[in-house]
Amino acid sequence: MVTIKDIARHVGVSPSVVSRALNNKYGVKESTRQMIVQTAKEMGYHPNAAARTLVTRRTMTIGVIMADISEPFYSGIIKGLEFVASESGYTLLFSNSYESLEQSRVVQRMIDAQRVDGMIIVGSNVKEKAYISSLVDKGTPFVVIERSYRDPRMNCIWVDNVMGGYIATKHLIDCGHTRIAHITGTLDVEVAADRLKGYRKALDEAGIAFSPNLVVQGTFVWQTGYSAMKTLLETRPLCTAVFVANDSMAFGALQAIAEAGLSVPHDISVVGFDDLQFSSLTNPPLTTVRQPRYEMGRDAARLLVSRLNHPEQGDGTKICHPPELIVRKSTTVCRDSDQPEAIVTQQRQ
Amino acid sequence: MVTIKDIARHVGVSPSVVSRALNNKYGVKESTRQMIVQTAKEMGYHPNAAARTLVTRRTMTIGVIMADISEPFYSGIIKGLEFVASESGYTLLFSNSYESLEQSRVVQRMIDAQRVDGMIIVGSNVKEKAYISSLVDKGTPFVVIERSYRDPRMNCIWVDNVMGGYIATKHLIDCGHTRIAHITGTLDVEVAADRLKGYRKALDEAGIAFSPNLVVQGTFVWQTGYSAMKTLLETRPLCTAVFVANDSMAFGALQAIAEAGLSVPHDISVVGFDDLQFSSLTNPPLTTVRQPRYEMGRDAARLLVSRLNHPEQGDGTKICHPPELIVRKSTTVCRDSDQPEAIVTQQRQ
DNA sequence: TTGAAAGCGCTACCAC
DNA sequence: GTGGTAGCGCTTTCAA
Repeated sequence: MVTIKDIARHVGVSPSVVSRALNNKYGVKESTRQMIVQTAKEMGYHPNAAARTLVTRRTMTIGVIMADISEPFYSGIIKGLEFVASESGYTLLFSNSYESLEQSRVVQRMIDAQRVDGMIIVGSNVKEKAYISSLVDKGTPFVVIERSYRDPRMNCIWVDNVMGGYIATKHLIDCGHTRIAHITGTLDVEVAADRLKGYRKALDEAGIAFSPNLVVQGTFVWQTGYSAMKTLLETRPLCTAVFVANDSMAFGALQAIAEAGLSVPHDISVVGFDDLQFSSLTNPPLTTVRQPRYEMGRDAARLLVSRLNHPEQGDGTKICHPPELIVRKSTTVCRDSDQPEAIVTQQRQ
Repeated sequence: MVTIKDIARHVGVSPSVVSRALNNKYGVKESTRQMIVQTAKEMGYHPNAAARTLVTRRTMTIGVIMADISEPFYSGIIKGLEFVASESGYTLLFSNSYESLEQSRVVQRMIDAQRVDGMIIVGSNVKEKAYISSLVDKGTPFVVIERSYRDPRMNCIWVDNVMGGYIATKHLIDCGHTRIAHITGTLDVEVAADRLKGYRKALDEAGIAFSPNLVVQGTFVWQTGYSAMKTLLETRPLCTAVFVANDSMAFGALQAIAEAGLSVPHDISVVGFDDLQFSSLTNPPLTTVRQPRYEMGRDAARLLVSRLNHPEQGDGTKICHPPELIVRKSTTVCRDSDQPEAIVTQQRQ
């Protein structure tokens, strides 16, 4: 292994000069710098990360925790994070949290062992709020994506979920629907609660009465979307449209509707939330609310990097991104919003 | 930050004793060990990873490169890797390769800077074979998943793709199909070539003539499955079944068939390959060939860890896993394998 | 069983 | 501009 000493000896200078030359610091004659850089290259020198970290106290690594890195939902966020990381010389250290317990263990180790300079936390559970608070207390620099904590010491980046729920529902209302159901996510998660709020807001504005039996709770996973839709299909009067709190559940809803022999969008319109890669491939392609995930990832990384490079700037940055409605083929105008008998017609087969 | 020295001072021993005590090495009186462990805990001591790495020359980190970590295909592999890593005290450092160029840069940095003890490479492109060879030359311990290199210095774990292609095709033949098309992957990738081999082998065995116009090349992505299927739908005589080299393309094929007004499986049976999470959710649920991905990830990590802990055991381990046919609803018996006129009927609408 | 000291590779300080 | 040197926190001889 080639070290800084080897180069120093080879060039005939001291190790300190080599260090400065290689790190582009002031105080090295241009000619010697070139000599050193050249020799380093020839000898195949590569700085040892551990040694450097030990003295600089910086790892140039950012820890990233999310529930499950292979969730397609995170794909865009990851790409945004990577873009900034590679741009600014940071390495990303990913860690799945799955259940909060695991999360604390793995992440804690990274922080405690000083393997990361800061953290990016994506969509934590409510339960982990205490954990996040402990990060604040320790002084670990971090950014939370998908949560909007009021705490002025936390940096948060999220999408306006109330607005998202609102535009999804508004779209259905604009299509003439009035019996609009909603399959929610886990309601003790802020995201789900906010989307429900948006749903209600749109209903209120349109003067449509909120009916509790048109709202069924799911847990953000396919299976619950499927079963929630089954429940809704048994509810009378039958809804003509449904806003589902995320695309995974919407896929399940689509399946349930198909199995009931009904057609989307003609019998029931469906709007999802997230715009997963697969959402344009369903049958029919899903109308949904897109979150600017790439941008969120990118901003989160930028915010953290900037915070890392300028600790004096402090924390408390809050960035709220607007969601965007993506209209595809799973929604259409309500054929018969005011003709009760039509409901019977819908149950063909 | 609490260091080993702080503990030493606190307990009244030397740093070396503390180190040995904390690392469970011989030569420390049990009572002092307990004292030390206890104090370390109380003081909130956590070993500094960089310092330790600097002297031990081990990072306890495994680098993992794959084309795109957010590809659902890798999900199972990642979980297998994680299981073993957490079991054996290793941290996983993920890195997307996307295009081979990026791969070399990021990974190279990890190795050069000695940030990882070894590497796990998932499904590299053919182009990167030279790169992998360079790893061998450098003496970097590594395991390749999804490739079966003959090189006796390489550890490889893969699934028997020839068999996979074979059982997929055989299943269709057993259903009575004889006009079986095949949408391939990128053919200069071993995986794709092998699946094609398996397809031909099954055909040969059944005495079905291979017809080149029933084979269309794709590149493993949705879009190419869609367009390849479009091509096949224009081919006469029309196929009654198609084996698609991976599920993503199969999703595209399903879409193309639906758009043509044909039904799966009644008009055309479809078999995929991979068994993605979404494959059971398509309409109809996709019959496919499953790879034991969790097991492959698990074995890869075990192999590498064992190699890291026992360098003397050497390299060259080859593990080939068998694939498994998962029969769902996208395949069925061929209604009319020998009635040409049926083909016309199929083109309703 | 314990302690002193060297040293991993690097940066940073201070003197020249 | 350059070099000597201390030291980051830890493990690991080697001697006591």
